[in-house]
Amino acid sequence: MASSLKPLLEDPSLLKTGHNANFDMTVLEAAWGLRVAGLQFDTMIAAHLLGKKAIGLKALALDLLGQEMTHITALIGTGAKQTTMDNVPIPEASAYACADADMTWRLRSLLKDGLEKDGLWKLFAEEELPLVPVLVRMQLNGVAINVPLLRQMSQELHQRLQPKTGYSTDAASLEALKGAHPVIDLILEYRQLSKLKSTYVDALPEMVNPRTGRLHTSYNQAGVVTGRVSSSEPNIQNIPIRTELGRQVRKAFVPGQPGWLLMAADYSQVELRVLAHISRDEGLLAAFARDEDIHAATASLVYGVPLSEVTPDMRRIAKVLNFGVLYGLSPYGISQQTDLNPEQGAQFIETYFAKFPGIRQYIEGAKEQARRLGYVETLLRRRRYMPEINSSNFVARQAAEREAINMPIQGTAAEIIKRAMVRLQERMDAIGLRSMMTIQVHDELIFEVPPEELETMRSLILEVMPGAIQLAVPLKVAVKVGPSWGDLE
DNA sequence: ACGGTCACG
DNA sequence: ACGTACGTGACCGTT
Repeated sequence: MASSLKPLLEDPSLLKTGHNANFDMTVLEAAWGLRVAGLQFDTMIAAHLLGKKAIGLKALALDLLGQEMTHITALIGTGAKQTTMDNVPIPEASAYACADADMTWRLRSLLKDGLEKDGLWKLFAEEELPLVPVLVRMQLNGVAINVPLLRQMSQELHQRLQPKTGYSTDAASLEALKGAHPVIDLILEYRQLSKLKSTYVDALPEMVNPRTGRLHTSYNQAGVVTGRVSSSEPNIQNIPIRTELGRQVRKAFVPGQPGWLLMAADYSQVELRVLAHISRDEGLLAAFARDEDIHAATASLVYGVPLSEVTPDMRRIAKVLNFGVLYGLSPYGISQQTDLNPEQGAQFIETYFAKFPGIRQYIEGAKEQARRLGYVETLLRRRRYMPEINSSNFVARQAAEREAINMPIQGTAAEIIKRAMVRLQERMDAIGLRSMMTIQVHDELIFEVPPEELETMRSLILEVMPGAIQLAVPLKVAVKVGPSWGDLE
């Protein structure tokens, strides 16, 4: 069967339509070495771009075609006695599979019209679809981990986690121990250690594929409302880094072959640069044009002191304000992140807006657009619908306002790295490099690189990533190299 | 199945 | 007076 399908599926002139083609392409290549070419439409990605909430095939068929489809559980059962598709009699399996193909094809024309009507066709065809085979390739590449190192860490953590306090950490225990000040830190430490142990140190080695000896994540291109890609099983985008123990976990992510190295490329302050572009705020534009430390530059303006006189405390507050802006800042939010009270937070916000008037205008504009059109959009016109923006419930309304402020920024940053990924993989293929793109973490890409390709990859990255999308400020990219993800310079 | 918690950008 | 920063996914204990 595979051999008769192979020439058809691998022929790029025979155009393919799929529903979550990423999954089928990944399975076909992993199981049969079959590399699907000519992907022309994906109904799951299309439905997601159109803002559909339920984007499964069955849900879409019902929603858009009024067709009730047989659910897979009708064939394979549920719970403990669930079986697998290969045990289903051919006539049943055949009818089920044909229904999937039929509905996908019927949805295609409907969704295509929808994309064209909303001005999303270009984004779909030129940005999202070309990313599919890139993500498939990254999933198949996988990442190598140092299993013995994680096993050793697990044993050490097991020792450290032996009940040194003698108390459990559930809510009742905390209540009973309230006031016993010194124990609080121990509880927090316990929680941190057990979190890292269960979620990473113990879980990751269990997920290594025995056939490849590597860890294969899944990237979801149709899950995040802002347009980001997410990662699951394992989530490769939340590997620890912020504590020393976290960095230890990162050191277990290594190249898969002796002599190879990991190369990491990250966009520096990409969301604030996007904000500078969208808002055209003069202060922000100028700071990035001069390539200044953006938080220090912000502190200098907000506190009215020269850059040279900005103290670490001033910079820390400015950093909170800058991040706050990206999230739709509130006096309470500022107070939670600093030792300021909400009144002082409000004062700082006022000063901030006075110094960055373009940012206030952007925020007001985003809320206004959401109210007027019912959606906001990114640079490449991806939409997020905001039904709650006119809610009479002000908590819901304010939440929608913060989402309206954040989405164009986060979403545009996602578009930048997605385009960079497609162009990088194209160039790597054209040159015939052995280097592999393996991990994406929102503003960062990780590559596995043989020593003789280090300089080629470095220049390729520094050419493609900063030039992915032209903004009113430069895009800055930092490249690091090292023997593990936790040990890069 | 769900909320609390906590890991990341 | 309300309940509060944006976007995710995994684990755990409780239901």
